[in-house]
Amino acid sequence: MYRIGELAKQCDVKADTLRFYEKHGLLAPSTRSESGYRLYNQDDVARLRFILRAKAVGFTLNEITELLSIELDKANWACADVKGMVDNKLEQVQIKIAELTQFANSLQHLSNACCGGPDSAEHCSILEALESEDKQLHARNETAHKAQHVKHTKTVKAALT
Amino acid sequence: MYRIGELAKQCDVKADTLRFYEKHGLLAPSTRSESGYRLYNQDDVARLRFILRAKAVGFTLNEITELLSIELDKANWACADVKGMVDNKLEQVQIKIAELTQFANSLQHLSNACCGGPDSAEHCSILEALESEDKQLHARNETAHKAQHVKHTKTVKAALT
DNA sequence: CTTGACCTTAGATTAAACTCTAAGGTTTAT
DNA sequence: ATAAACCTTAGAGTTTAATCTAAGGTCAAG
Ligand SMILES: [Zn+2]
Ligand SMILES: [Zn+2]
Ligand SMILES: [Zn+2]
Ligand SMILES: [Zn+2]
Repeated sequence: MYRIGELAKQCDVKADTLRFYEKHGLLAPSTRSESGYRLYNQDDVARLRFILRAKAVGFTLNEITELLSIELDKANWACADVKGMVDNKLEQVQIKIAELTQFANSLQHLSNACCGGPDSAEHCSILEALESEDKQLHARNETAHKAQHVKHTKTVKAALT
Repeated sequence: MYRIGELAKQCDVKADTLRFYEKHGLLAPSTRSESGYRLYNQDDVARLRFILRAKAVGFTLNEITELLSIELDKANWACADVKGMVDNKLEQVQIKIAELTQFANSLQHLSNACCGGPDSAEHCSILEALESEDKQLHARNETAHKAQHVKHTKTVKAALT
């Protein structure tokens, strides 16, 4: 039997988190001490590890609640149900990945087009791209950008002479 | 000059969102009508489009606030500053992608190991994997899983005769 | 027998980006 | 002139997964 702090340490979670899981119906200690302390047994530990493993593969707590309800009543569920949940989640995750990959591409384009130098950002191609809709950010534009920078630098130099 | 609803429609945002952006210092209409209506001019539209484009490439509103402060004072910032922000964001996005890819892999393993059939989930390899730490979910296990299913199915059949 | 580490509860706060509500004022069209 | 559609404000609610706070009870060590 573990008290909340012991279990927390053992599973590398905060005691707060365990109380939170209890409040949200994910994990309740099987008993309480006379003084009201939560006491977790091995089954509880197993259940917590189940939760943490499910979390580690990307399920939300709500989804884990569903998984747990299947876990506790396996006989009345089919493999199809369980696999369905996993496949749904997989699809969501893949959509999110596609979205982020799109972001990464756009950012890479922006980054590539910018000289990254110490010159004034007045002609920065990143800002220009964000300012106007139809600015492309490819090799050709980078050249233009650099030319503008040269122009700009000259102006600055001229101003300094 | 556009009123809030017009601008909202034009840029496919909700009026609420524009008020929200105003409250959070991202975009304020340049003027107000006598009756207090927000009136946005072309610069405001441009600024909103800037915000939306930055959002589209994955910046958070806080980051966009930073970008805007550079935009409005370009001369005092260098390309290096702007590119730095983009590269930071890119790195964050790539980390997130790596994380999600890890999730996707784990989920794919789980999914592959499960027969997905209509049989009872009592021997479902997904649940088994979540129950115990060191269960691997590869071809070999799938075989074992299927054998168990057969056993289970037989039991069910026996029970039905 | 008191200090410090732990435990209890309910409820507030965090981050992000809106979204909605209440309660009322204005404009446009019929 | 009245209804529909729009505008105003301040502030509360949404989602996720905790984290933190206040105010107090319990226990082991010295
Ligand atoms: Zn540059
Ligand atoms: Zn630049
Ligand atoms: Zn199966
Ligand atoms: Zn299965």
